[in-house]
Formats: sequence, C-alpha cells, structure tokens
Amino acid sequence: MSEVLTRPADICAHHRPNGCTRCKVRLISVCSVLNPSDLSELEAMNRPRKFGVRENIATENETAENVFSITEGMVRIYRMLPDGRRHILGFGLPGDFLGLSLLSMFDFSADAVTDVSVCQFPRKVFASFVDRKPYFLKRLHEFSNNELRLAQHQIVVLGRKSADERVSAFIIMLRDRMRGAGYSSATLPLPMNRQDIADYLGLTIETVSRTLTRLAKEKFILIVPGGVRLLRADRLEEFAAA
Amino acid sequence: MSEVLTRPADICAHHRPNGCTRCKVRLISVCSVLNPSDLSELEAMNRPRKFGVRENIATENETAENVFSITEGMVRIYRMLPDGRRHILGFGLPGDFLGLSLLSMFDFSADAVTDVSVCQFPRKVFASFVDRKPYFLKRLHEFSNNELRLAQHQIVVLGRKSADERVSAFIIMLRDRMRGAGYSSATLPLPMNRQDIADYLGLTIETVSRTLTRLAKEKFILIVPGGVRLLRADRLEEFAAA
DNA sequence: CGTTGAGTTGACCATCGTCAACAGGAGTGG
DNA sequence: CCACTCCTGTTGACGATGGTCAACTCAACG
Repeated sequence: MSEVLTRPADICAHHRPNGCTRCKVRLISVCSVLNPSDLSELEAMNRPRKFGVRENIATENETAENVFSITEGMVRIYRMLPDGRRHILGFGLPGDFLGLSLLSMFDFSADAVTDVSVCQFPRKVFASFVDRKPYFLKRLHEFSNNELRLAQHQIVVLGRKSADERVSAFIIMLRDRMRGAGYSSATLPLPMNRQDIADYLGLTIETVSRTLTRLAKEKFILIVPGGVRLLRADRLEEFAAA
Repeated sequence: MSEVLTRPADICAHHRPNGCTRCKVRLISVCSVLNPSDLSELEAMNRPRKFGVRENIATENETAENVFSITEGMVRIYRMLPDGRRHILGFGLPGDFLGLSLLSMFDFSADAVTDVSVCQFPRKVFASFVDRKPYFLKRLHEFSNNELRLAQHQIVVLGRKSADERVSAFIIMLRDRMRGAGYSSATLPLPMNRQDIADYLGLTIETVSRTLTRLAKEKFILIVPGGVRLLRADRLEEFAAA
C-alpha cells in the first residue's frame, strides 16, 4: 500500500525524471534552501533547456528575459570593449546562477564552452517569486556576495601577479570550484581554449602556452588532452597565493 | 501652536541634530528605502563614530563585530598578499556600506584616507533587523550587485588596459562616483596618495606619476594640490572606455 | 635651516606582447 | 588510404611597456 500513500511531490518527481527532487546540483544551487512546497512552485516556472558549444546564452545590454541556473557544463561570462578586445569575467559551473541582480538588463554576455544544461526561468516571474520568499532572497544575496568575493580575488590576481602566478591561481581556483561543484579527480579538465584562459587572466595566448609549458617542464603539472594533471598542487598553491 | 503639534519623529530629530532625518547621505545610502518607523528602529542601534586619517576601520580575517555606513570622508578597502604586496580593491565614499555580506568575518581590510564619519551598527543586531525587513534586504542585495558590477568593471580595467587607460579610467570612475555621492566640481579631489592609486590600478607609483604628468602635458588634466582639474573630460572618457 | 616624506624624473632592464613560423590532430575529398 | 586544409597550440626572435633603482625637488615641520 505504500505506493498508494506516496506524497504528491514524489508522484510528480516520478513523472518528471529530471525533476528538482532528483537534481544533481540542487544542494549547491540557489534552490538548496527551498522547502518542498516552494521548490514545486519554482519548478513549475522552470523551462529547462540545453545550449550547444559556442551557443549564446545571454548578451550584454540586452533585455534579460530569463535568468538561469546552470545544471551541467561550463559557461564563459565576458564583456567586450569598444575596440573588440574581450575580457572573460569568469567561468560558470553547475550550481552557478546567471542574472543574480534580477535587473532588466544583463551587464555581461555568456555563452556555452561545453554543452550546457540550465534551468531557465522568466525573469519577471522569478523576481516576483523572490519577492514573496524572503528566505530565498537571502540565498541570492549570499550568492551575490560570493560572486563579489571571487571578483575581488580576481582583481588581486590581475592587479598584482606575474604570469606564472596567474596561471597557477587559475588552475587552483578552477580545481577548488570544480570540487565545490562535486567534481573530483587528479586530472583537471580545461574545456576552454587557450584564448579563453588568456582573456580571463589578462595575458596573451602565447604567454599562457609558454607558462603552461614551463610549469610542465618543472613537473608541477602534466599537460594532457583537454586538461592538466596536477603533479605538485602544493607548489602551484604557493605560486597562486603569492 | 504648530510647535506643539510637531510629530514625535521631528521632536526626536530636533533633539538629535545629526539624526537620520537630517542625514546628508540618507537618500543615497542603504537607509533610503526605510519607512520612518523602521528608520527610527535602525537609528536606535546606530553608534555613530569618526575615524582619523590612517585609522583602521576593519581588518581582513578578523571578526566583524560591526558593519558601517559611510557618511563622510574616504575609505581605502584592500587586501594584503602573504609577501607584503597590497592591492586596493576600492575606495569607499559617503553612502557606501562596509560589510554587506553580513558574514562573521571581513574579507577585506579598510582604513581612513581622510577623516571619516560612519554610522556603526553591531553586526548581529543589524543582521536580525535585516531578517525582519525583507524590503531592506532587497536594498542590501542591490548594493551587493552594484559592488559586483564595479568589481567586474575593475577586472576589465586591470586585465585589458594600458597605464594611460587605467589612470584615465580611475579619474573618470572617481568623478562619476563623487557625483553620485553628491559632490560636483570641475576639480576632482584625490585625497589618496600616489601609492594608493598605484595599488588600486596594479601599477607602480612611478608609472602613475609619469602617466599623470603625460596627461597634464597633453592638457587633458591640470595637476593641482590635492587633486586634478579635468580639462578634457571627453578625451579622458575615450581613453577610459577604450 | 636641517630633516622627512611625497612626488617627479631619468637610466636601465625584465616581463610580457607582437609577429612569424611550425607542429599536430580533425575533418574532407579524391 | 592518403593528401590537403583548417584550426589550435607551441616555439622562437624581437621589441615595447612598464618595473626597478637612484637622484632630485619641494613642501611641511620642527
């Protein structure tokens, strides 16, 4: 008889095999704090979708029709300068949220580095949900402050560090964030290309390449297809912290 | 008889000549959204105080006993690297808030560039006030997102711009923020020293000095004691945006 | 009038950017 | 199956931007 007594939420989850209750990133995403009833309400406004490699997800100075919670893949978040120079502000990983400010315009562009899956919510509907759930706003505020902390870390990296230190800091930062997103392996995948790394670190593609080669020659890392294996994480951490 | 019929809030304001109702920065500070009753409640927990030049206001990795809303003066917000290098994350102006995350530890240090006046609130009491006032939390969230936007702007400056562009961007940014804080004049005060500017822009004191001299030689600025006069703001803006 | 500290300027140098050539893998077509 | 192209990444030679080190000016202060 226990089948019959199953709660409605569970029945829903059964009918939606990708429902929030089975979401792999729920505990690290903004949704983690939601009680079952509010989670259902939010799920009802979710239009999950996928983006292919290089597909555009959001564009700077365009109306933000939707906001996104990343569930799979990696996103490139960037701004363009008037003369065509690009700077990558960061890489979005599963659990990250795009559009935290809930403002009507994006102040960044975003596109898919790998195939990407997201929960997509109409911004206005999402914003009114947030207005009715102060404890959820608190969660968004935590996320914004965490983003701010990361941005300030990057400011120090760009303002005060050498190429070696920047590349080391990048590797360690990405390893830590991948761990936070549930990934764990001796080999760190680097699905973005060298130009992306350069545009993130304020270097050129040649300097990134040379620096990685140097770190490999000194046996701190091993360059493998699609990523790096960390051989001496301790030395990299020293460089990164410097 | 109108004296007698004065509302209690006005009487309070009368007894507290520096009370919130007379606050010069109220409309641009976090407090702007508060209704009169909530404003009084917040005011009751305010311990206004002043900091002298170079006096420490907050220290990285120390317990955040208090949070601050700046009402007068300029604050230097920075992080130290293990080897003693310093990087300045930003300059706090009247209306800015220190401790937006409400976390128990500061992730930055702050000290006074000029004499500084602040509204000081015990963090825990302030946090519980925020918990009871969702519309105020929303205001803090707006402030955090604005800080994030500024930080990302600075990331682009540090990642992609030349010394000329950085110094121009600094001057224009400071002018815009001073305007936002109610200040307006053809002469922009630079109360921080050259080392501070260098540590903010990821340059050395010599490069900042040379760059300012160059901008002055080209008649874009005039260097005056304690600041600069903008002669060709349009040209500076071009450089800054580049 | 000497001392101190901030700022400026000059000479030299190192790091990283620029430009160019080359290597290697993926995809395509004969 | 191989030749060809394309694209990404690597490596080398050279140069420019900004850093380093040192000297000097100037104002504030005793």
